[in-house]
Amino acid sequence: MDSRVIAELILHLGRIASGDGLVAGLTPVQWTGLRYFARANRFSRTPSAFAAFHGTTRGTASQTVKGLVAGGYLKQTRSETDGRSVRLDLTKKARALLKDDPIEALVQAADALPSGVRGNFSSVLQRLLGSVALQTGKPLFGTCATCMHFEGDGCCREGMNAYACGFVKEALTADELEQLCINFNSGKARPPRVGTAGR
Amino acid sequence: MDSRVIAELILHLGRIASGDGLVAGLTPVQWTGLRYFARANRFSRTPSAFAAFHGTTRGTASQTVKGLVAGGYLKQTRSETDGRSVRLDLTKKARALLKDDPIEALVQAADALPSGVRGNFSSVLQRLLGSVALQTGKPLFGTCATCMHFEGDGCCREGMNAYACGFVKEALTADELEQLCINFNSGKARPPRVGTAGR
DNA sequence: TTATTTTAGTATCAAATCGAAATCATTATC
DNA sequence: GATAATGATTTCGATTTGATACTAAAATAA
Repeated sequence: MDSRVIAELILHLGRIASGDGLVAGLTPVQWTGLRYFARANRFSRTPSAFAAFHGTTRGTASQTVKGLVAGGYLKQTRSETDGRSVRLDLTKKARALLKDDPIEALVQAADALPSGVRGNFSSVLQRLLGSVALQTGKPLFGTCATCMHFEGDGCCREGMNAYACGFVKEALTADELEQLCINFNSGKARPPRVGTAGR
Repeated sequence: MDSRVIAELILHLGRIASGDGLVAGLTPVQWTGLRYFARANRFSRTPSAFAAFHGTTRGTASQTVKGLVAGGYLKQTRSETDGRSVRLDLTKKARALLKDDPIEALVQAADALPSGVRGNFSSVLQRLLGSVALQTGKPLFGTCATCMHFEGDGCCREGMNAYACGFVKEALTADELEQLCINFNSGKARPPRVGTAGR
């Protein structure tokens, strides 16, 4: 019975923290998009990947992206290897705006936690997300740290970078290890991954 | 920087777990309403209280309630002490439907946690919610357990029940101690409470 | 090769949602 | 008693959403 309270608390906290209506002229969905494109790696900054992440349709995701591009928050670049694919990058304007993110109240609340508690809490959240994604068949985004495709012992071999992804078969920079990826594989059984464009 | 990840995780988890679009014919907002009226005490089962809880306007909340009443999930009863106020109670149909709540995946994920971890996690969630509510000036709902208005030493005095609320000045049943209340007061400074109808 | 299927992205349209504002009845306050 | 505040509801317009259809490009099959 306590589990139900936890589930409702998470939903409620998310709703309260995301702020109602427009903030700085952006809707809650647009804010979610901005945060996503700020944290996603170059393989994952596409309309389709955002749709998968956000649990919506490509059509809806396309509308959200359109609004952000029109507002000058995202810049579109066509992929050179795939004529269909489009990569989206945050503009300076967007990075500046993210300083006034409406979820700042929640960020500060989390920051006020003792660091040990914070780490623990974060782990549990990740675990819950993994369980829910597995159970509902939705794609799970994650970082290299716990990904099965990650190849890197930290030492440079001849002609190779220290880190690489075995799925897209490309070298990775240190920054990218921390970014969200649509090709994330935790090793647990999941429905086959779709949407690999952009690599 | 980890705090931001936590904040985004909470939002994302809430979004993924709440299921997309209609589930059993109800929209996500209607599900939220159903859960609210299932957990709120008799002083808090009004359209206004739901609006305060959900962080929306009374007009919008009224629409949500209207839909749930039309669907046979809520029953309206006019207050006897306040001619303006309306109390809403779940029907049997609604209680049966709650068994198929779309957030069930998240509930089960939380249930799979070790009980110690679960308790800890729940406490941190409550704390975060308290911080965010305080910081954004939004009302915080809570239960008697940590409420300043709660009066009860567990032993019956003459002519009185074991438990009572010092704010609405009424006796409370054991069940009600676990229910959400709009008059909750944690003791921390907050903007003055509005909306006391229904008592 | 050619044909078929799949995928990425977008546009369109109808339904639904939401918030702002106005309205009405009831209660509280001066 | 007059005025203000509250609870609930309705209406209206702007926005969002998902379903559908469509184009173009890539992958796959024959």
